Amino acid sequence: MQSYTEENYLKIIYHLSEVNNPVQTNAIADKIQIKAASVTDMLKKLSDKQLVDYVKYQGVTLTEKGNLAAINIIRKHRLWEVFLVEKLNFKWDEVHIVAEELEHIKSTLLIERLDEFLGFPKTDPHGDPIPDQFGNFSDLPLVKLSKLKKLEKGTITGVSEHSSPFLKHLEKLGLTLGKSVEISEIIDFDGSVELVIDGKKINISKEVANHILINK
Amino acid sequence: MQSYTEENYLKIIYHLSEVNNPVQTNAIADKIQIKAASVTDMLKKLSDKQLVDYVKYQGVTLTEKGNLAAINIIRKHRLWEVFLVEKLNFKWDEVHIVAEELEHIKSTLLIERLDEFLGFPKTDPHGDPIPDQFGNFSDLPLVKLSKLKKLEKGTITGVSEHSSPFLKHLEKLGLTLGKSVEISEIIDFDGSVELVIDGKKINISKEVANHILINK
DNA sequence: AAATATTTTTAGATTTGTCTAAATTTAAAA
DNA sequence: TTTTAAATTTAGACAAATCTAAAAATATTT
Repeated sequence: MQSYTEENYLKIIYHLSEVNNPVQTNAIADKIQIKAASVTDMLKKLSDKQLVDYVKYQGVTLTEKGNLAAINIIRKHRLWEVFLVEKLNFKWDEVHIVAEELEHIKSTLLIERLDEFLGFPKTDPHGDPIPDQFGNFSDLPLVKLSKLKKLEKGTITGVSEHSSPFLKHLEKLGLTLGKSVEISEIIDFDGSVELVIDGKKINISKEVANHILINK
Repeated sequence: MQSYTEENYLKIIYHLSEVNNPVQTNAIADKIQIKAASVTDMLKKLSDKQLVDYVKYQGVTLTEKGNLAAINIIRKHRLWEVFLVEKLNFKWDEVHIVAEELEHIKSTLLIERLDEFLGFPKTDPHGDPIPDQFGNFSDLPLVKLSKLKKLEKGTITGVSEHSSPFLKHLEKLGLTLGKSVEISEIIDFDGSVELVIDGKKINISKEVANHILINK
């Protein structure tokens, strides 16, 4: 069993390794606002517990065991987010901090019952996929457009923001359900995305890209 | 703000002081399976934070501030218990351990929304009263079943022992919350009680009668 | 009231997760 | 390729919450 802190490290490593693998010490330190020296200490500990493969000066990767542990925490986090939004009427921007705490509650029975109570949701309020109890993500994971990398393609299958100004904006740009898109450029400066749709190049802000769900 | 551990101490002191006031160091040590020396250390700390009044060798009492903090944790614990039983179909003897963790989740918004979601319940699944957000308990006159006299009637509205063996025993006997009972006989020899429930006569030990709370 | 037992506290150590400052390794620039 | 910069690790320290062993205070018994 892992401590609260260890669980947090595993989760962070999981997320960071989606962008960069292996994950660097400083990346972790930045993410959780901690000194790099402290991260090194913890990486050694996680390595001893066979939760990560750690090579000095090179970085870390999750082991199979560590990966499963991380996915389990993410599962809990996302289920709690659904609960907060669907049942307790939290707004999508209010749920994260609370779910950050709830994800560490240990009971397996609790989380399976919660899953059932919520009707086995496949995605959280932000469109991120919820893995099942064995750590499998459903075959058609919805990914935020903002999570795609350069030259990746996909189909618009949903939105995670339903306000009328937002939807009107999408319509004007031609970004409607079922349309195929390809990322042509990601602008570092402001995180905005240039994409090809219907043979034309358009540019959308990071904010907008954040609320468009893609089926890769 | 208090740490997870401090919150636990406050809660324990609150419960113990209902039986004995001030609360002795060893009583706390026994309750949370810790050495007395460690309790002493924590009492000093809580005293520094003005959460308890602590007199060396004499014991502790909660200050107004400490009392409020303790009641708040108890409120959270009991609301979560209601959630687990009513929404997630937990049995009343399964909820305690999980609620013990959930009670430390910090969001005020969360707990007020949960309260609302549950319909502002007045008691938890064991019949214990749930204080409101200002720390006020609604007053129900609860009497121990063992204090009733022959031919007196009442409704089971709570228990003062929450261990799973005890609760399972009650369930087996049909002694669940809301049931009406009438004392048909009190046996002098061992203090056991014969009572009528659902039209049948059953006999329970003094011990058991001591932990059943009745609303006359 | 003295002797004994119990309870509580003190003193010093340990573990977890963090820190700072200095040393080392790797990467980038001149 | 040497020098400089950036990233990472080591070494030693600290706070929180616990421990053990011994000392001190309080309670009980004879």
